[in-house]
Amino acid sequence: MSPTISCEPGDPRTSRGRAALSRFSPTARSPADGAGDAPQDAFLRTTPSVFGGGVSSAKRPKHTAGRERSGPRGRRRVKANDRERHRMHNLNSALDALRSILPALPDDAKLTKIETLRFAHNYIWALTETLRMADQHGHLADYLPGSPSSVSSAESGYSAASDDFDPRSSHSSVRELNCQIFARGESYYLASVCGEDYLRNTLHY
DNA sequence: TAGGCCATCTGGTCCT
DNA sequence: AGGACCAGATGGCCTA
Repeated sequence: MSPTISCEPGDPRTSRGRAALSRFSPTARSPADGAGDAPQDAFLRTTPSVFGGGVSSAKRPKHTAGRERSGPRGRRRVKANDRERHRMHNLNSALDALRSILPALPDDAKLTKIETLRFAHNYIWALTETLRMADQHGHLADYLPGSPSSVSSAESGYSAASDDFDPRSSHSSVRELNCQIFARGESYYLASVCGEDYLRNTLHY
């Protein structure tokens, strides 16, 4: 498993990608911070409904205006449109949920759909690599920041009292380990373990 | 103003 | 038959 998904150098959105890289500056952020910080503006702009309902005229596709909707076929189409809209809203909700747990600065612009998927892919890979490295050395504490200098405990929620936890002792499952990693501030932890260059090479999209 | 992103509609296909 | 899923088309909004 490796982060094979990334922007090509010729990606027309390179400038945006560069800007996105700044998201990984070592700044603590609670997983919940991203939730709701970027309202589904487009969703809120329009009201899901069938034609003749709440869809604003500005958003209503002109190429379908005046299409017959009264017959059985039309009613079926309207129903199918409604289901499709609902399906896409569910998909967007899932994407928002994914965005909310990815490390990013609270004031960052909302990740696009493709950015979210690419970032999530690379982020999972980075976390997996982190666990693998920790596992190789048999002690996760070796991979924790040597000193809290790079991360203040106030910022990260990093507690000196819990610094010496052993993932193999009381809570050794991968899930527990991940919880510990998240508790210590995702990007902080990864940056301190892998270095900024590592982060840039693995997490960017 | 061009290009990127997005929501929506639509018809086709597959599945239950 | 009806629902889920998909991809293409279209048009609005936003930004460089």
